[in-house]
Amino acid sequence: MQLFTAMDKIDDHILHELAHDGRISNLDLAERVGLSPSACLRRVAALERTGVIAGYRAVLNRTALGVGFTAYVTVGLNTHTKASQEAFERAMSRAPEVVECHNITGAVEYLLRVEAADLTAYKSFHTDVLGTLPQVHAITSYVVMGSPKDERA
Amino acid sequence: MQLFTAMDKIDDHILHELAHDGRISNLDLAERVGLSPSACLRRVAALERTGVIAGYRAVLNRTALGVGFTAYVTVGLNTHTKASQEAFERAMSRAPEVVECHNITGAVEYLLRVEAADLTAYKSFHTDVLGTLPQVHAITSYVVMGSPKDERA
DNA sequence: GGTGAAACGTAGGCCGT
DNA sequence: ACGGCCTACGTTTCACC
Repeated sequence: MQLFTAMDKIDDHILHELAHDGRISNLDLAERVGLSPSACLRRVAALERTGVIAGYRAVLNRTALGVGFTAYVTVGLNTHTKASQEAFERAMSRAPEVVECHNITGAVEYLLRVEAADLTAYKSFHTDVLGTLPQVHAITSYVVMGSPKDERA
Repeated sequence: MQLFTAMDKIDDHILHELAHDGRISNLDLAERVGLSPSACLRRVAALERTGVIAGYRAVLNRTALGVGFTAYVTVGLNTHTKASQEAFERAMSRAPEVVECHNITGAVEYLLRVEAADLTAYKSFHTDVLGTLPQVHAITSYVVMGSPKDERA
């Protein structure tokens, strides 16, 4: 990854279009940013090579896939050793319900985004996964009722 | 969107591959899931039409783009009227630093994900945007130090 | 950065199961 | 109703200007 990449207005435009529609054809993209297809493709290839574009993903509609329950969960550990952090993070990696795990500043160490089919499925995760980890000290759940903005969806 | 869609193993496989690489060609995808290209394309088209696949996006490397500071911010409003909620949500829609805005249960109403260039840029957002909104009552910031898991990145 | 042409992939009609 | 085959059409990709 390159921390310093010379970016101009056109690169910004390209990234904006690709972030919005990752499957736009190079022809359409070139037209939108006002470049010839080959010049546009060269820029996109450079952005991919330098890691500015990390990849492309299909955005799945979770509710259509049976995910009806989303919560943010703060987790505090009882010991702050590297070993206990690594053990906790490994457990989160393995848990399919955990979509995000962030190490944050503040009263507790971790913030999770958890997606489950419903409240019952969430309770299983809460009890059988989080509840059984010896490092876990405090758990607080914040149920998502709606997301008026979610650019990462 | 269709809440009940008959999904089999192959559809799951297709979604998994597209979630991983949204730009895989239909030819490669067909081979991976063990279908002919036309049959595969028909399934993908159906998944798009029913809304299971909501779209495609390029994943941008934020650090390469100058985003060096990420925080989760809880926001409490002083009035719980529909009008004040809508005003707040409109302000969040306009703010480019706000990447996510979730309406949550608990002591406060909103959880934001905020991405800024650095702490200075974040302070501007905190003071000039959040601080000037009349509806905002309580603000608490949790700085992200790392994300051991982030499947939505 | 633009042009052109060959290689490649897509998309849709058609048929078999 | 769903998968496979074939083909016209569009797109990508590359050497060259």
